[in-house]
Amino acid sequence: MGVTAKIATPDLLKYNGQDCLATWYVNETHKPTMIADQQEQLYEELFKPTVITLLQTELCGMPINPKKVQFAKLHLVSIEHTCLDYFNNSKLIQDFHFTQLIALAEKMTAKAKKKIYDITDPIIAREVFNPGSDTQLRALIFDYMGYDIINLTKGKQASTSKGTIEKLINHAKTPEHKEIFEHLIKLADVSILLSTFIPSMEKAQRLPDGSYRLYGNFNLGGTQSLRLSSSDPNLQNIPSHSIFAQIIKECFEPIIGWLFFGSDFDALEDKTNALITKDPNKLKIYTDGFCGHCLRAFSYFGDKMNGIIETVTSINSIKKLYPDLRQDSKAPTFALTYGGSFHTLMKNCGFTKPQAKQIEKMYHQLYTVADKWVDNLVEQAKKIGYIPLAFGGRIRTPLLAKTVGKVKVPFAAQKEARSAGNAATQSYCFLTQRAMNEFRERVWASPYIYTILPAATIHDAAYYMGQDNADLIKWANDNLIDCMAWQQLPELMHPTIKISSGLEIYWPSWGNKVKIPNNASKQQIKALCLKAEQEEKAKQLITP
DNA sequence: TATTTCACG
DNA sequence: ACGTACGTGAAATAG
Repeated sequence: MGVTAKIATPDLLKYNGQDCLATWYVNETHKPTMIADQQEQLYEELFKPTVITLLQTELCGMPINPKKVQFAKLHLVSIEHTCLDYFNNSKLIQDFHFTQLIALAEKMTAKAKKKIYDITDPIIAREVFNPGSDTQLRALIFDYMGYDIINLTKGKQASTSKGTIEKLINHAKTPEHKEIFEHLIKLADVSILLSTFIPSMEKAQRLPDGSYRLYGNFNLGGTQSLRLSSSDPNLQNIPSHSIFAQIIKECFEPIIGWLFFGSDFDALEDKTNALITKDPNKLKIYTDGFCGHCLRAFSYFGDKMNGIIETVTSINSIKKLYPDLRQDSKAPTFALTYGGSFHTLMKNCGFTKPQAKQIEKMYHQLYTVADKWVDNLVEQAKKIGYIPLAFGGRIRTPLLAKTVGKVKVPFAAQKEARSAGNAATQSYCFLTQRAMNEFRERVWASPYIYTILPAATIHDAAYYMGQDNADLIKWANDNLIDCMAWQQLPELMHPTIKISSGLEIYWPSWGNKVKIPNNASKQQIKALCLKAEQEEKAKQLITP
């Protein structure tokens, strides 16, 4: 058992008139390791200030309107009821359920010593069809309805995920089957919201002024990649682009007299990856103005594109001329970025073997320099036992270290290499924490010390509450964007490629963005807000 | 407790 | 011969 020791004087923070203690502890037995691993600077200069920023963020919380939460809940519950009613009234489902009951009775009879169970037995009769049970869905879809298995789970069972059912819809044998699939998908959409997000939002706390906050935790140092995580509740996986994202985001509203705003980096991981690998085909997206998706779509599917040549204008015209091919390039790019192979493209993106092989080949042909950079990283890791991350962080690679000098790299070590290679890029998310620290110091030295408060951070984004005042927003815009533009890490320096971000005011809720340009004047900001206000009024006239 | 699903980046 | 996409957290179900 290690001795837990305080290694730094706790900082006393004033928050809402209360003294709050920010402390950090390190297990004494781990301290020599930290120093030997050269993690002290990261710890002292970044982790400690981040603890303070995160404490303030956790104390601030996210502004939420409980009436909107109940509105969303009612809407989702009504959809849930529609689906459950459909299943209750579906002869096919009830016939299936009857077969399940008989099977259960037989199973229980076989297990019992003497007793013979039948479906009227209370233990069996109380069972209902549960579309939330993947076991039941598996029996329904693949055994009873007779569909072919198209996806397997990690445990090699037939997958019943939403994505799988979406694929099956296209092969529905009867209109009734199609209806069942549609209701299963709809139910899957609302079930996560009703089981996880709505209950957590209902835990928002009422403050003395009558406004509400949702308080969660931001966890530092618990990930492989220097990213933060968030828990109890997780504030980093609030629906953002999924089907009911809008109605959930509308629950997050600024309180009276305040604004809710934030800033996210422009393509942070893409850009930092281009800079650290120095791959010309990644860099030229930013130096020459190529659209990355168009460029890759041309690489993969150029033979299907008439009249496209390798100029910026021509390549970028793919977005309009071949939108489907451009869309089709996205999923395989993700898979290949994370170290997937043509097998992955066949299994997860639905390509045929020749198609998948072609895309794999063209991807690696396009990004040879980035591939070499990763290879070199892995070779180094075999010797030194770690892969370096942003800000001097490290991810250990014990399995790779064991393979030094060996010709063959075991599968588990390859997996470790993929994870570590990915962490090298993901770790630049810590630029967000660095920026929030610097911004906090500027705020605390400004007249806005009590009127600009950090509310959340989601990997490449920082969110704040600030009093509703054009001077304040102009100050926040100028300073936050400046803090987020910091690019002093040697591997990120570049004459023309600059890390950038943009301020957004979420008004009247998180469900709507009012984009504020960098360096906007007070008049510009006021005009943009007025325009948003008028658009909102017009919207309310249409849908009262 | 292990597995599956699904939300985010 | 193996097995074939990275990192997180939460809830429900099965056994």
